[in-house]
Amino acid sequence: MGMAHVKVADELCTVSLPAALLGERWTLLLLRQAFLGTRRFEDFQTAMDISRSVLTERLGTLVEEGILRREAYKEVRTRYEYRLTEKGLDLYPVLMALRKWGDKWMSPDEGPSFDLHHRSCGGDVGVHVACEECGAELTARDVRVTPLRDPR
Amino acid sequence: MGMAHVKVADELCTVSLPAALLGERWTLLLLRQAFLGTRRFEDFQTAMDISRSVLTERLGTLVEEGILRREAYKEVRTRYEYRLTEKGLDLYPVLMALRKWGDKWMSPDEGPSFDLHHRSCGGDVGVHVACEECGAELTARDVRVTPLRDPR
DNA sequence: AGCTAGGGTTCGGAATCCGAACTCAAGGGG
DNA sequence: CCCCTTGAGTTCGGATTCCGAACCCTAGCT
Repeated sequence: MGMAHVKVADELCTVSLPAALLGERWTLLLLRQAFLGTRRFEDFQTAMDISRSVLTERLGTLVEEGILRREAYKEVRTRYEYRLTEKGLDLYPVLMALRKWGDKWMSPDEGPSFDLHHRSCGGDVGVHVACEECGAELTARDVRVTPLRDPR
Repeated sequence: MGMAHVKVADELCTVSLPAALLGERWTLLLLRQAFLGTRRFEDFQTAMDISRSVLTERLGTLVEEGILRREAYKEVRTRYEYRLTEKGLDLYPVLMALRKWGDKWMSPDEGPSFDLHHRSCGGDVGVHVACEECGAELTARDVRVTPLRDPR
């Protein structure tokens, strides 16, 4: 149990730790599904067509990591829900960035299967990497990387 | 060969396709390494401590997917480089979003191992999900999801 | 009493992953 | 000329992980 290939990330970098977690089969899909509103074991299982044992395991690590929270609803006949915690909701930019990229580079011919719009004004949803200081949009080339420690 | 668990993604959604690709062991790590400037087989191998056979395979699918391009440099004694294509460079927001999240939620005690700054003005790098229309910063709750087709 | 629903667990076989050793081609040094 | 090293992979047997299908348990329903 626990995050599967932590070893992968023992070079303490703030990309590699999440990457070890999210770069596990099913995890990203599971999160997407959670953001779409899925909450119950059975619903995840049928929506993603994942094997039940692996689903149990993935939900488990996500709960351990504090990204999902498992809570009972319906006290009378206990049933459980897996809901995104604040930590989990904070992954929204990751999923949106992924979607933007998918729209541009891997879009099936029929186009995306969902439209996303700002609830209050109807505008498109954008994801931007920008300088907090001057506001310029940044690409990898515009960014200087300064190692702070030996990165492994 | 080919993208490993495409089956996972056959519900044509622009998150699930990239998620199937990037949610494969090592792939995110490999991309992070590529953005840090690693280009050669040996360097990836020692930097990530990945098994050579799996590295061969991952580099292969990434090339197939057009995210990396394999090209010879040094014609005299042929050696190869794997470099990010435009499609690959476009994944920058995904990695940055991941890093932001890692900084906030999984940062090791010593803090991140790199600093990133806007090359020209020194400002911090930000990642934002915002409405293209009104500019408001958006969370999952502010976004309406409209299914366009049956999503599976 | 028997049936169904929700949420898992168990299990054997299939697919992946891992580390270590091996390959092959081309310089370089002596 | 012969041996050593480098870069970039392959190959292979054993260890992990994944998968599908079947099974389990509890409560309510009829």
